[in-house]
Amino acid sequence: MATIYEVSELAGVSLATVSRVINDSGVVSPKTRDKVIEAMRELGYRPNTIAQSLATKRSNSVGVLIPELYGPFFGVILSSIEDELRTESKHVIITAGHSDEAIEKDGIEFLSSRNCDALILHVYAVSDEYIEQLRESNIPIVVIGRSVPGMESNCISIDNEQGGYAATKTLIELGHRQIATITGPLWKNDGKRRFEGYRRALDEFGLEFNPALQAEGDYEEASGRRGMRQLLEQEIPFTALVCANDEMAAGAVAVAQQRGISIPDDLSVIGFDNVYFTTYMNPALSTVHYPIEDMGRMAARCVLRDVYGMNGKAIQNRFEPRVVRRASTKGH
Amino acid sequence: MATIYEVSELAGVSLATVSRVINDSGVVSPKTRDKVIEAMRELGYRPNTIAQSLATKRSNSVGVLIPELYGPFFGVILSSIEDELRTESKHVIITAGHSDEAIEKDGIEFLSSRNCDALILHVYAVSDEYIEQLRESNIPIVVIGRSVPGMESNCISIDNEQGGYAATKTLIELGHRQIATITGPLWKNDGKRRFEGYRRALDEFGLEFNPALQAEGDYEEASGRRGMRQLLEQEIPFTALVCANDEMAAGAVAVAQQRGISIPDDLSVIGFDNVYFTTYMNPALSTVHYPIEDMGRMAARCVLRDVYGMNGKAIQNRFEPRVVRRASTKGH
DNA sequence: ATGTAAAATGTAAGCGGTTACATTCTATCT
DNA sequence: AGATAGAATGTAACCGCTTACATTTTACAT
Repeated sequence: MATIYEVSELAGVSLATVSRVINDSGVVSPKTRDKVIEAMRELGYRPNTIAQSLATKRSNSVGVLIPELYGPFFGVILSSIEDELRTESKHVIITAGHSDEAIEKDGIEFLSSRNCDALILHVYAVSDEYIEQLRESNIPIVVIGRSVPGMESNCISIDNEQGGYAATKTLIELGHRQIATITGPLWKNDGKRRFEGYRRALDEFGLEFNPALQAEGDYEEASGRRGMRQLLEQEIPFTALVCANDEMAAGAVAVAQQRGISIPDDLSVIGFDNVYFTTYMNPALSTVHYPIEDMGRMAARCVLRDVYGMNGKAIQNRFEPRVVRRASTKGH
Repeated sequence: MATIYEVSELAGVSLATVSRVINDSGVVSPKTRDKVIEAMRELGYRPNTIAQSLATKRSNSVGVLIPELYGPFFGVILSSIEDELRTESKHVIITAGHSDEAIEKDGIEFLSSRNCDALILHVYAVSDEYIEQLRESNIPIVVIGRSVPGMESNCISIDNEQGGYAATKTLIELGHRQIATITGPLWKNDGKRRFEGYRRALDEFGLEFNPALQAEGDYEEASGRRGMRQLLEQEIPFTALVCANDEMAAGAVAVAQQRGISIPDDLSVIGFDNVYFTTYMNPALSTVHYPIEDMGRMAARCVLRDVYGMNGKAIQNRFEPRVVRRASTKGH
């Protein structure tokens, strides 16, 4: 690969001049500019980004840490972040945190050591304090799916409690009175908040919360199946089920149908997230829309703004979930 | 951030010595090694990977270009590649090609300019010649999901024709005689091959191919819906349907069910890929297993072997699809 | 022609590491 | 004790670029 030095030789100018035309900085006479450009073309020259980074202390890379790289949810985050960043010639380095404190920390460490200009984090296990600390230390951070006190403007989050509430309320208004739930992991903030929303809706309508009608899952489909079996074993009748995400809803629905329970005739089910496969299900799953694509985009814009000084695009930090009614819920 | 220079000062040794202990290279007496390590600890020193890259001409990053970052299929590739590479401290830079020649080329350009040590490519639009050329030019390439003549050992591929054949044969053996198909884009290699397999199976069992029972899709769910409507409009009866991927199958099934066609009683459907949501469907979708996770892993191992000289892990270049029978197919 | 300010270009010192080669210790042998 | 090989350490050039500052050109006014 040709270097800037060879270009300068061929063009008969100095290194600095070549650098100037590369970066469009400083003033270069049109004549020399042309000579340089021609020389670059002739040599097939492309700047070495590593050397540029070393000299400028800018790597133009942003690290993205998400729980998993697969799945209907995280793929979309990734996709929107990359899309937004790529148009500004920033590249994204990815790694997975697996919702485990040690792995998440390790991932952050890994990305920082890669000289990322900024980090976009979707983390569960790591504490608010740790995140706060990170920010103070050195590297710009944007947190997604969580609101860290004191750094709200660098967080892109959604009101999970409201989502859980809305889902449950929808069912209640449909006439259901025995409403079971399969929650997310209660140690995860969003799992907890969605559950709290469920509780609030029950309270508000004077329905008593029955712990036997609650099962805790882990957001994976298998735990939805387990949860459903567990609920059924209680032999306490219920006519509706709110699940803390769509995957678990899919698992629950599968078990129910297997046992001859008709959805939505015998049981109304609502999920959460509105991932794409909800419309492939039979019946199509009612759910709570989580604007994950927009949120990823906003996270990217945050770093564009804070780190690369690019403004212009609007940023929304807080989102509201909204219920999407499909065929898996009906009146009772 | 502390530099190697500060460490050398504090430890009272030369730059070279510090570098030696960082890289475990050369001989360093245990005493000095300890001094250096202590100094690094004290300063919280971490090597600057950018500077290392510049000096060694190794960025320890591998670029991954896939059609899309979202979706059930590509997430899994990404996940397995990252997983495999991360354990060796290599990081992955991602970008999407959107199955468009210009965008794919641009993505390759983008990744190379990022000084990736190697590229893992899942590309459709770009020609074999272009890929071959790339390899000759400079940067190590591993191609996934496609076999480029002359560089088979750097390709991780699967026998799509065989997959299409097996899917169709399964249906035929179940007693079906009118078998429709919704193909992938026929300009894409895998779409074409799967379709060819379908044709071969028909031939082999003496069934005539009826063009009216073929619709071309684009691998997206919506095109499965469109395809199904189109097939139904022909008013030519068919009792089975082979789809070139699971998403289109999901779309086709949804349309069928909407029109009161029972799966599998009235119509047997088989997909392709065996992505995770096939088991969420009702009925669960029969499909052809595409070992995408293994293939991603193998691609990663290829670069580990070829670029970073790490052997030891077995590599398989060619994979065989196999039919997975679930509830969406039955005898006729 | 001469002086001067502004425009254009060049010089050289970093950025933070690696590494070939040179130099200095150490230990062993005679 | 002196010679010597091998181990340990140091020196300095280099990776390819940016940029503060110095120098040279150019254009224009006098």
